[in-house]
Amino acid sequence: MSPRTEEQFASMREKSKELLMDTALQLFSKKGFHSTSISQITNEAGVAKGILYHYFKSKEELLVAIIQKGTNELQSLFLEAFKAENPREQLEQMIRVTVKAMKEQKLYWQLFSSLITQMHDNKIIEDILKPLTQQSIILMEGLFSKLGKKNPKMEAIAIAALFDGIGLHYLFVMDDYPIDEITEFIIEKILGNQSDTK
Amino acid sequence: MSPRTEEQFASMREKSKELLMDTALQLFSKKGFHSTSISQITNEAGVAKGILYHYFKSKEELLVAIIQKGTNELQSLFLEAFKAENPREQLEQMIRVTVKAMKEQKLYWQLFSSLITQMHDNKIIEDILKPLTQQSIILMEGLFSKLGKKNPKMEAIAIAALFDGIGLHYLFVMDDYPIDEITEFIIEKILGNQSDTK
Amino acid sequence: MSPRTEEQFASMREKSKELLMDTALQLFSKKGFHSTSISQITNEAGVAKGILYHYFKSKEELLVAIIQKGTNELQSLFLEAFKAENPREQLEQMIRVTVKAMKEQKLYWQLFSSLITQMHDNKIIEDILKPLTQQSIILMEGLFSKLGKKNPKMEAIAIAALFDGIGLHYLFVMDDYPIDEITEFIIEKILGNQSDTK
Amino acid sequence: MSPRTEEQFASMREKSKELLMDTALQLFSKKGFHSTSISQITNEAGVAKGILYHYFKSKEELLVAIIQKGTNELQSLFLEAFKAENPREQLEQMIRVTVKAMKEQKLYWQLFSSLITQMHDNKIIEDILKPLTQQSIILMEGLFSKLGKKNPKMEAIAIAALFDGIGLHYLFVMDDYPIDEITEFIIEKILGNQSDTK
DNA sequence: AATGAATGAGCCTTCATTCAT
DNA sequence: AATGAATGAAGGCTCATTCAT
Repeated sequence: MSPRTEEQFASMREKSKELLMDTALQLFSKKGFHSTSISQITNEAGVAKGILYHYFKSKEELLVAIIQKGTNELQSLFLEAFKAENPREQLEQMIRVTVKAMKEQKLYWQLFSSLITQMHDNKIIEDILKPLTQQSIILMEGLFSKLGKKNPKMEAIAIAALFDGIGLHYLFVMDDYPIDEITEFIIEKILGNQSDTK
Repeated sequence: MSPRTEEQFASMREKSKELLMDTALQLFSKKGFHSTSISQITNEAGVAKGILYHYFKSKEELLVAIIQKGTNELQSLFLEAFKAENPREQLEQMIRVTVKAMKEQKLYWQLFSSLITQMHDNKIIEDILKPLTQQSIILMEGLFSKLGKKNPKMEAIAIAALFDGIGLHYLFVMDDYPIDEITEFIIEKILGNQSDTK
Repeated sequence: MSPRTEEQFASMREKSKELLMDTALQLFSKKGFHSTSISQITNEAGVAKGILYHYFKSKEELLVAIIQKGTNELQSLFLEAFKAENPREQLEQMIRVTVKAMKEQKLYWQLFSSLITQMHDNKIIEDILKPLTQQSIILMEGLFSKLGKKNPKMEAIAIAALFDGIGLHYLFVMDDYPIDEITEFIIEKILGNQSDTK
Repeated sequence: MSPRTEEQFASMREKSKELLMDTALQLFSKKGFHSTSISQITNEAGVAKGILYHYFKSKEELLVAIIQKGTNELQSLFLEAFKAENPREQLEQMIRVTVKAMKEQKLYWQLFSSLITQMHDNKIIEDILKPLTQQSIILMEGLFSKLGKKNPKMEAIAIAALFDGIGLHYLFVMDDYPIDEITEFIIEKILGNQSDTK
């Protein structure tokens, strides 16, 4: 019963905050941002309603915090891709990591997809979410360029679209989406046969 | 003095209904279904709030009516694709028509995308919107099969994902998306070179 | 196709008016005044909504018209009671006619009961409906007086309450109310045995 | 500074809930359920509109809560009647308690009367309110039987009707209803003279 | 930090009434 | 007289946010 140390407080604080963010992520991605109420989040998390406002200024700031956490987690996943030794493998890794992210971070991916299609013109989406795609296109363009592709930009744009489309179908449209099969199919098609480079 | 005829009433009804559906489509696709209020729709349309409920039982039925109109319009566009003479051209037409639809029916496409990512478990989405993708995959699978592709199903699933991804990027992510360039690039890639057929 | 005569118009007019009043009576007594909408009435009657306002200034005036028609019909029923030759038979007739009215004019009786318990302080109820009870008490008091009862006023008040209570139970509370049996029981009790007069 | 205790919250809740129920009872019984709006209730109670929905899921649930409170209060009143020693006195007490209830719980009695005449087919009315009358008839039938009446069931039905009628006239029809006088008159009539027992 | 009662703006919807034809 | 589209006030209800303790 000794007074708690600063760190303990900080850790409790961090724990409640995380709990709320996790709960909100689940609800937001399952039911949508607008259809999830603060009460639902705090009920589900087992805390009082008011406490949410100790950690987040508003429902929207909670969303922003979740988005930021999500992008961080996704980006750290993507760092793995660049441990690969050559452009071909880096590209393969980017694809594999993307698919891994869809499978392991379903909730974030679902949330982000719904936000992008619903909250155009929203500053946060504009500043955080949309650049993610742009960045990966630029990265891939560089890799395709190194691989000697004729039109690396189009290659990159196409692959980006392809995997965002796969994510859409996997997460929202088809129940038994053959995500692994399609991934291998595409990797083989793009990277398996080097003969179409010039 | 004499009462209006049946047809006069019918045309008034049709006009008002269209006006409301068009206005709602714009707002739904721009701001999202949940963030659009009935008042906004009727204000924008320049009519009294109550009139909406003469034409639609509820906000959700209004949405359904819009979805149905949208799918009809899209499907009649797709019929064009099958005037083509051979599988190769049919496939090309399917792609071109898809892109044409994205460009000419932006609002419907945006709305449908946002609904799919937001309203999982909703019956209408489940019954009307999701099957659209399934159908086009089956159609394309048949065509790829006729073209002698080794794995027509994967080809179809990939193309479907690719173009839904393109739609996503074109409509929501990038402001100057090179939609025509990417379309030609892909058509050339898939159909220009027949050498990979068996 | 000769132009309709004035009378024909008047009769059509009267017919539509009656139709609306009958339909409204049914709905008001079944679902209550507040829970019945103008649309329901005109739909049920098979006429256009606007037409109701040709005949009645407002929903409330429609109600008043129905009330007046109802009280007229009930009062003409009660005139029968006074064809009886002596006070004893007149009283018996009053009771029998009351019960007959409950059975044959269920709808009016139901409507009136609900209005009395719901629209206190409403002028129409105050002026038309409440006096009905008062009048019959005065009438019965006179008859009991002629019969030589010690306290004719209390006798009258009691009988009035008794039969309004019977109406309540018959129309609203019990499904197989033994209305005829209880009526005979009471008539026998009050009038069968003259020995308790003094 | 420290958060309120469980009990403090409970007492706040109880107080607010009672306030709302009391206010609603007054308005419902004066103006009727349908003619009373939530705003009126909360205005009258001096609280914000939204708070009502912390305590009651809907306007109808508020009504149910009031009905249940009312029936409880009425039934506890009726328990008094059975402290009497013999059937004759128990009957007298039942009558006196009924009249006492009408006078002291005017609002509940008015509300119940209006609900019975207005909300046929409503489950709550059907399950809670209608049985009240049935029960008291059965009770009285037993007592009349013990008193040796020839037709105890009819006696009971008649007394039940009589006092519901008296309630109707007292509460809704006549301004200076001689409720005490009529009560004594009836008690004397039914119970004062034992000579008609067998 | 924690609680949950309280607020009030705003939502979807209904409906009596009006009106042009 | 007849039609039904249009109006707009008001109703029930939800919910992000605040606040006293």
